[in-house]
Amino acid sequence: MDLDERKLKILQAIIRNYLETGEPVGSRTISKYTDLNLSSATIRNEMSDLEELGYILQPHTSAGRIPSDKGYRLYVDHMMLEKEEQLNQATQEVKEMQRILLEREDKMESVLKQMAKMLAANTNYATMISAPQVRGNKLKFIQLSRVDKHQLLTTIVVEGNVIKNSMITVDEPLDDETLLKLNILLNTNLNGLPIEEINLAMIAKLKQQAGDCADIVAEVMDAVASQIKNDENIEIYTSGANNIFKYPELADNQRASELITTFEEKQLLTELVNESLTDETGTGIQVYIGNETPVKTMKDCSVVTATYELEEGMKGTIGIIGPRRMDYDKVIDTLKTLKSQLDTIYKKDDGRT
Amino acid sequence: MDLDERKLKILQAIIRNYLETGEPVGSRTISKYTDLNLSSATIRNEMSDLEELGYILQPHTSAGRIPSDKGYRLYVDHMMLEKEEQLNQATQEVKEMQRILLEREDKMESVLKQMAKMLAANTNYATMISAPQVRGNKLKFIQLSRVDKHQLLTTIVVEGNVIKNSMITVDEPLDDETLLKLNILLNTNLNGLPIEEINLAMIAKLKQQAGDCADIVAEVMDAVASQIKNDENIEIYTSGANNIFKYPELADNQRASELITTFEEKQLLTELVNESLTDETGTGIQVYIGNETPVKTMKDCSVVTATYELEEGMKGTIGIIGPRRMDYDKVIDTLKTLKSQLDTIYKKDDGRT
DNA sequence: TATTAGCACTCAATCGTAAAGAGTGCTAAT
DNA sequence: ATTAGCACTCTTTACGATTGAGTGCTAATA
Repeated sequence: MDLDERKLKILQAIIRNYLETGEPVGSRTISKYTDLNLSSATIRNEMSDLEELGYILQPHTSAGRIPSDKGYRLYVDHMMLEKEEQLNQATQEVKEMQRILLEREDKMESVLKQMAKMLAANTNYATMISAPQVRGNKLKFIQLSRVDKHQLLTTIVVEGNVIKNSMITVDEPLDDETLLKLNILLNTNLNGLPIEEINLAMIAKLKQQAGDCADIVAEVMDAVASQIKNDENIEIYTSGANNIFKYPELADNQRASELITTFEEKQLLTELVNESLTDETGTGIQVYIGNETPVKTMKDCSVVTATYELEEGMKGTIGIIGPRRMDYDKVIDTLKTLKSQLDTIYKKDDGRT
Repeated sequence: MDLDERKLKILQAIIRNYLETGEPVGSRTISKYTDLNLSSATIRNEMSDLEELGYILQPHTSAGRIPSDKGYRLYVDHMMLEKEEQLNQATQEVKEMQRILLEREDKMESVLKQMAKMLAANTNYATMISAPQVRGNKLKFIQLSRVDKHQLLTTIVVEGNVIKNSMITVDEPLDDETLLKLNILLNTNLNGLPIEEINLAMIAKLKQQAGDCADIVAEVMDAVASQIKNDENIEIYTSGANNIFKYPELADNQRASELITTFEEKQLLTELVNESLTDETGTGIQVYIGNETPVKTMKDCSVVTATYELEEGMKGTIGIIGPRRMDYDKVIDTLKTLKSQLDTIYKKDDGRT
């Protein structure tokens, strides 16, 4: 048995209808809904076939059909190309988002938060955005400054202009000359070095050269190290978690509680980010339907992720999480447009953080 | 009609029982529960009185009684003193928290996040913590550094060692001498100054003295300004929002969705922080029952807040949000202990951020 | 006079049954 | 190959009966 033209059309009709209503769809509905001019009985036969093939399923004996994960997958992979014309609407919405983004403050963090928020408002799904992650992190600038007698400030800048500070308390005040010497020592030895290459041997060498100030060097290196570590738990911003209450199939206490926890403990979302960053399929957009998701608590959801890339190889992930019957067309369009807009926004001004 | 000893005891018994079960409590239950040796009929008469006085109410005609807001208020204000002996348990739990806190990283942010998380885990309520806010913000240190040809880094430290950076892009490379002059100019004029006192006149004067570099001074001042602005939207960390699902009276979709949104848009929680910071009642602990709360979405909840204070007048707020039938004793004890522990932890090491 | 036993009454929750409605699968006719 | 028709299944809704917890009132009691 094969998927002929007509079966495809019927499957498509079933999915479209189910995406809208969230109710199982029956043969009679399809018979009227499509332009195939077939009676419900015929549709029934076809539906029976489609079920046997695994594209749809019945929640119970005398109910209509709903799409299976396999059915959604087919839809997402092959059946969405046809409705190019709607893309305009999504573009429109993203244009609006861009307008607001341009009134942004200069801080990456608030831009990303804003973006997550707007995506959530526009799509009515939950959203997440991971801050761009630099892979091959090189030290660009390092400096010690005296803030007052007993406090030194370390400022570390790595490629991509990510800045990190930390305070060091010293018992003995440092004179200007020593401070200058230390700064020169640190910069000449460390500038341009990938953080990964700073190993124990190098630290030992530095300490030796620093002489009396070995402790201080140690503290500075600690600060650098914590920069690496900090990089491991990626910053993730989420928004619109409350949207899950709009979809009854997700809103029961058990599920809702789990999902809310997942959004709160952003930790768990890193799975999504990693998955999405590694597996590049060309478009940079990936769709996880139901059980395909890497996050177990989302097995009743669908997740669409997009990878965005700023200059200097900084990559991040945008994700949209909703029910299985998500409006894939709109979501994917929106993400595609957003992705390209992000490029243009950030290509213009020079790599500020 | 007055509140005699016996009525108080009965009211207390009703509240205690309701806190545990969450179900309306009947006369027969109380008759057995207390050591008053009274029949249910007598209790009924007393309960009828208590209802008339407004301390308890009936959800419907033939149900037991539940405490009213007035009843809870009486309980919290006057009836909790008696059970000092349980304090041990709370102290124990906080000791455990302290142990984990001491393994902290050196960053305020992660400490606070951790703390919120642990509070939530221990109490089974939702929690929030606001980062300490400095009121009379004085500039302590300001510096421009060259990161590369076209990029300057501004580092600003204000009292309380809050550090802020921002990148400035310049078209014309600056030579070392100019940079040094600028740094001296900025520091001699601005150090020790409360941020509020930096006005337009002062900025104009600085620009004039800077001559060619007026634009750069302008950008630096922008960075300082954004430090102030940033202070307006306080950082708030939350945890345990999912706990609301443990209390059926909060877990219906409507309410849950609103509460979750409130926790996500931490913005709304600033109300709580402000209220709590201003109104000092000596202990620094405040209890909002039901409609007393400053946040409308929490009108079906009770909120307990505590103000903590680090050195240098930095104040923050810890809040616990749960159902009306919250275990006030435990929550208040926990907050009190935590408050004092926080003091000792941070009094020891010198004002690191 | 305060307390208690007893009883009638109220109301929410639960259960079972019936009826309605949506949808299917199958068969026979077209 | 398609369709009309019908029996059947299963969920949803409605409804009434029953149960049980709890109250308020009254009359008896200490």
